[in-house]
Amino acid sequence: MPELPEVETIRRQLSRKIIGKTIKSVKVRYSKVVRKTSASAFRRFLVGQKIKNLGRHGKLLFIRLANSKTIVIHLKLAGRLLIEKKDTAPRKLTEVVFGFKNFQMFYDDLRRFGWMKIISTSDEAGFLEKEKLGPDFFSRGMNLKKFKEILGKRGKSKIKPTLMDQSLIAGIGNIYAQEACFTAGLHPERKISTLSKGEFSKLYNALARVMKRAVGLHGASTDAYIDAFGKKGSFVPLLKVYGREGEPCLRCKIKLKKQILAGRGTVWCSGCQK
DNA sequence: CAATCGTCCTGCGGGC
DNA sequence: TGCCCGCAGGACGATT
Repeated sequence: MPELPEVETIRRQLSRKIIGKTIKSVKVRYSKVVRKTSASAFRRFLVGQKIKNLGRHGKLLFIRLANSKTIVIHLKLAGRLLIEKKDTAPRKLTEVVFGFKNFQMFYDDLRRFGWMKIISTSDEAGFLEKEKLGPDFFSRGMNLKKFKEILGKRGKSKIKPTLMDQSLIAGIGNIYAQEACFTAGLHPERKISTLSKGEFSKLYNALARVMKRAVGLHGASTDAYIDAFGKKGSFVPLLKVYGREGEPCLRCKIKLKKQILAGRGTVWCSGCQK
């Protein structure tokens, strides 16, 4: 599922392909994907507009247009933005087709959970506030001190579900929260208030390392995720716990356990994570 | 305040 | 072979 590294991969790939290009046509094939705005208004805002640049905040992608509007896209579990040849036919789960002069961009969504909204580019900050998103994990102001300060507000909560709380820090999802807990040697259910200074530092560094590495490898294709060119990311072989329940821990060889935490599957090593 | 549950939706895997 | 069932999963709103 697309988390910060996967969305960043798509942002970088699309940037190279669509910046400076003009949207010639827009077909909305699944009207529920466009939120707040009608499909016809959506088209009206986009057709004829040149793409200025692309941004990302947490798992949200921003496609900024010349007319001071921005398309905000959340891929949720299985959304895909794909560069396709001019003559490629839309598929069953293609929800939006953006036509450019020499190619197309499809929005496919295998779970139909994702959405798009149109906002004013000048109101991006207000939008993030309305969506209740905390700072992006890779934003400029983020550092160990800030990380500790933000998580410290949820002292009584368990670390793993709290890392996934987008209102605190945006971008961390189920895969990277589990991987970071393993790398830092922390049990996913540890209460934040019990973390020592050293443990906070290990957790912060583990998150930064694992997500940077994942961006470099174009993300982790664990479920439906593929990049903007239809290719799988290469991070899966580097996953140490996600999807490995029942298999031996790569560090201590004992069987990895799985439990549901805040409704999400969570794999951890009872030997290495305390 | 913290945690859980139902909801949205589809594909896929297990069971028979 | 094929059908039915149940589950996963990000985020939100409602409830305990």
